Amino acid sequence: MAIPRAAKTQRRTRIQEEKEERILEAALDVFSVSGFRGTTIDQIAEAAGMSKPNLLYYFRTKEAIHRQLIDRVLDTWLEPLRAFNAEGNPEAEIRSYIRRKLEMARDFPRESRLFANEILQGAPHIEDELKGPLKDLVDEKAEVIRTWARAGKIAKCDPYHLIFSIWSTTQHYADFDVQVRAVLGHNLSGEGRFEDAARFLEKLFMDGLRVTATS
Amino acid sequence: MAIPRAAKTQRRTRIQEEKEERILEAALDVFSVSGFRGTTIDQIAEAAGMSKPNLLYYFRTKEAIHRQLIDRVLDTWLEPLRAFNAEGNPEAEIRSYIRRKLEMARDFPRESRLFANEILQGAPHIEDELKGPLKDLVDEKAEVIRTWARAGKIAKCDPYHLIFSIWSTTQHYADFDVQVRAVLGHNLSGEGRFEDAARFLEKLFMDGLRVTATS
DNA sequence: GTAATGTTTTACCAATCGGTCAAATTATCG
DNA sequence: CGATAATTTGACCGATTGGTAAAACATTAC
Repeated sequence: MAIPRAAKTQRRTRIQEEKEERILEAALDVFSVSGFRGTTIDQIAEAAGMSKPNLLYYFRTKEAIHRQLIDRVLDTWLEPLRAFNAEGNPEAEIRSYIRRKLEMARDFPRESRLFANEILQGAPHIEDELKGPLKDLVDEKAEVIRTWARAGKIAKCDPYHLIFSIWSTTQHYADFDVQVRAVLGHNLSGEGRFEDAARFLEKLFMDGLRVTATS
Repeated sequence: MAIPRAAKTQRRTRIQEEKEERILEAALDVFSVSGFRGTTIDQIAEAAGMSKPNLLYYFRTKEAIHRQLIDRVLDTWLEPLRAFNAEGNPEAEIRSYIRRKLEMARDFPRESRLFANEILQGAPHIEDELKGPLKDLVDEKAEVIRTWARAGKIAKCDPYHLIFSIWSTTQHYADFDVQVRAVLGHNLSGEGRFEDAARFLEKLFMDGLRVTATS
């Protein structure tokens, strides 16, 4: 008799690792579009090319799949902010943060939408992570920004709202992609939208942060 | 026998108007959190304080409720952009647009989230509206902004990405409210978040659009 | 080989889904 | 008042939901 669901100490089989990856990949497709409640196990199973009971052999519940996805995304999602370096050049750090966040929106739109869906629905699965690790990290980096401002290296501004506005403007190109495409149309301007966005956002934030005579 | 579902020429009864409003109100609560697929008729019915068959007496299908909500939101949502006046003072117009969008995020967060949910899911119900009326309106206002820039009244910038960034930064405070609250904590800074955001965003965009010697 | 384990399938379950129906109830109008 | 139309309810439908049981099948270890 099989000890069900990979309960053994080691994840031995190659097949197990492979199938789990395929399930997560398929689940990301579906969850990122339909949200948790709107997604069915059958949809995921079909997208992963296996039967529902077979899928449930690897993940006991829908929640289990979702949680693992969310955990992964939360981790990689904050990497750019973690890389934010207090010792570096302020303008360069912020500019590179914007660029990296925009690249993530371009390269991992499903992950961005999964996260957006979760927040939109009131973050029922990750409230603790938001109030804990996320808040702590933002608090830390906000203090860095405030220090830079006090030292006169960048203009004075609310560091929290600065971070919020970088998050929102960059993630917009992943989460609201359909709308962006619809508005830009499929003419030339739509294709290079990430390059255009990068140019625009870097200018916007750099102008806003540059120390001016009036500030 | 009743001619079902308000098929008569006139919406006569007060009770009808009243119940329909109560249903839409309840539906907005649920749809804005769970999205279309994630919402059940029973949830809406319970939130509206009536039985499911009773609710279905006023709206034949779940789609019908959703569509009416979406239509309403789409209309009111674009009002601030429509109010954008080509003859007005550029800086004042943009500043007031930001303020009004932020006020809408504060006063109508459910409407914002309903819209966000729809876009996140690929805008299956409103693709045409996005490519038609929305695109036309944005095209028109983008041209206004471009004219201002050419006349040297504001700095040169991509008007589409300017609009996107105003949309995203303001709506962020409605759509990602849970995250914003979690990060700010429930200390003083969290309560005045809309005022703080207004200050920050106005400064950000105004600095970025002011004509400088270097541009 | 064979025995033990790991994987997949078939059949199934109770609960919930969107929605219908006809009868019961209530409001409206003359 | 009575009649007619509007509203509400409870019982119900077939399809889909998340998930299970057990047996069939495949793989590995010895």
